[in-house]
Amino acid sequence: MTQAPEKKPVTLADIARAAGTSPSTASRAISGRGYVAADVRDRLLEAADRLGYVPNASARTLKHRTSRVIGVVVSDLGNPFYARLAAGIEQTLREVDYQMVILGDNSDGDEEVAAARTFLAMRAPGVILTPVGTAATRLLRSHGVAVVEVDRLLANVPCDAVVTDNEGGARDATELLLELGHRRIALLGVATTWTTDAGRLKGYRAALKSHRVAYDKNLVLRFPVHDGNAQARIGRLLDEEAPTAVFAANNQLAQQAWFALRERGLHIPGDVSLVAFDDVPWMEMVEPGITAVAQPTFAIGRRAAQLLLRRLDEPDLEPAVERLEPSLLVRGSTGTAP
Amino acid sequence: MTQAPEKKPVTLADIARAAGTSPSTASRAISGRGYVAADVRDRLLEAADRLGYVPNASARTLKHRTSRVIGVVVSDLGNPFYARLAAGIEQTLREVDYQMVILGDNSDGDEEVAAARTFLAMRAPGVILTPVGTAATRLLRSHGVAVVEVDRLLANVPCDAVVTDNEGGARDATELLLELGHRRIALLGVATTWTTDAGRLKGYRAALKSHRVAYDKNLVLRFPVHDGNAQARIGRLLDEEAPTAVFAANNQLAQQAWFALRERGLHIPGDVSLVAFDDVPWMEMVEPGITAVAQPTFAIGRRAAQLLLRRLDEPDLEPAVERLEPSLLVRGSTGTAP
DNA sequence: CTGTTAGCGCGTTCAG
DNA sequence: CTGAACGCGCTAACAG
Repeated sequence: MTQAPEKKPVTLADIARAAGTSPSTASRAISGRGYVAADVRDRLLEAADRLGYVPNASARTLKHRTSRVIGVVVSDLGNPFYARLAAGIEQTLREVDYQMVILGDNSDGDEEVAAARTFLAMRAPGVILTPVGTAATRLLRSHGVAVVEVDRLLANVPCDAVVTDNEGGARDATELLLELGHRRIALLGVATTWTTDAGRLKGYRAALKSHRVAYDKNLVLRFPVHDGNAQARIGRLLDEEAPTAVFAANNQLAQQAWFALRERGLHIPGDVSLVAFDDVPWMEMVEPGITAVAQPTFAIGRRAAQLLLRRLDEPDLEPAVERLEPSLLVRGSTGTAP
Repeated sequence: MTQAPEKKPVTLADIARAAGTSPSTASRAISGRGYVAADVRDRLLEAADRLGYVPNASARTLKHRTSRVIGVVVSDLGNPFYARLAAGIEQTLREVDYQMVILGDNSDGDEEVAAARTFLAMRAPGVILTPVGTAATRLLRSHGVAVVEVDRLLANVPCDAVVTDNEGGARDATELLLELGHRRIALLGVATTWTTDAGRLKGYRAALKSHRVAYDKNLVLRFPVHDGNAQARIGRLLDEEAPTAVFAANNQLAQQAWFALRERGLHIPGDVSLVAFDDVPWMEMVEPGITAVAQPTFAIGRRAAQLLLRRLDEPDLEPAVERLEPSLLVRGSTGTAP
């Protein structure tokens, strides 16, 4: 590593000296706030450019007592759902020159709180998170940090949120199956009290009820969060309960259900129909395509960032909960009941 | 938003006062560096806890003249390749309490440089990037910032790098096709001078040569970076050149090739074999599965972060270029030539 | 072992 | 329109 002149970073004082002014004038010229004679400004800007001046964000943050960093905490960046969410957030923030720092929490409440502390330390004015518990949001809010909860809504303190209409989406999906004549519809869900899972279950039950189909709890399986080993249990359900349709409440469970069906040589939709909540690329590519409740993931990210930015502008607005409508993409995996 | 007591953040001075010591003693107690009597320390820690003290990262950064933020710049977080890379980096950094700030650059050199400036402003000690040009790396290095280039290696200044063995991977893939009797093998690549694309093309040509098959430039298509509209051109190639196999040099081109094949009702591998560089989930799920050169994406991210951390420890090490071996996953999409 | 002093780089008074 | 002075919160030196 021969490079690295290690020359200590140039400061406002340096460029002030180079231009023969005081540091305060240099500050005004660079930040563009406050009066400064045109010719002096030009001289200063030229000097800054020539010396390769880069403002020190920490000094600014220290002075302003707030940074331009927005914290984002998701369960798992490797999951395409969270990745697209993050992509939407990042794009929106970058347009207005905010930076996104991402922390993962593995769906663990303690790690989520640790992430919140980190963002407090960074003096982030706002945080976007897919909540795992209520502690992190409460902590952040109690320090005056704006919070937007995404995907799920758990907060017991005032904060904004952007969520999908889980109940509506699940109802539509279940009704599609009911209208195709299915009566034994398995539900694969997650065992949490999160609004996502609760909403999807609720929608499922509502659809059954409106079609006067009894709720059979043997057809409902609930897994730990992000359970990578759900396939065996799903397989057992297929063997023992012989559902004619399966509704998987997230993309991971859908994938494992799909493998379980294939493993058994069960034909989709001939033997069993399959519907997924949350559309991901492979669902369009397999044969037959998987009918899915598509969430506008990228848009959710964008919207969350917008809500946060608005909140930073006007802290006293009423908390807003935006409920985005998912759309049911009917593909080949749903057919009439055998 | 009734919450937000807006009480100004508690500082070391506050907890020092609460415990009846001086700020420096408080500092030593909290940071754990320097002598401090056990009972005094306990008193201090208790006070910090009680008052909800959160250290101010900016003040520390200002003092230390370096932060615990590592910059990461990728082309597009929405692409699963970059997302998994980021996931690997984030996980590794979090273990040692560094934060990752991600910026996207849409494969644009100017945006990449802008990202670099942002990281300079944040006094990030290191940056990991999938380089688009040489300017950003040069700028960062000239300010003494450690840089690890990932996926591609463009730097003309000393820096570490983690790349896939593109040439070897492409050679293996092409040889598989040649051994299956294919002679008209189309190559879908990207029109850059990046080592990824150059390496893959080189591997393709090397394989052809070793099998004494002439290189036919009509079979080679090169697209703009992240071209979402490649499908039509691919379709035309299929129509006009009738290749018996297609080697797509990245996951996006593979996806578009796959759709183009399906659109024409061409059977895989009966009519045309397909191989992809970069394995993504759908390739295992479609029928037949797509033979792919799998990169250890997550591991590349981890390795890049490790290399960076090592460099921060020992700045004077020789620049290291790690070349990770991809593995060829043979699935159903490759068959004997018609 | 502890307190005092000083300064990291910037922006914001407040005089001039 | 400009500069001098101060302080944001923390920590490294240096006395004590």
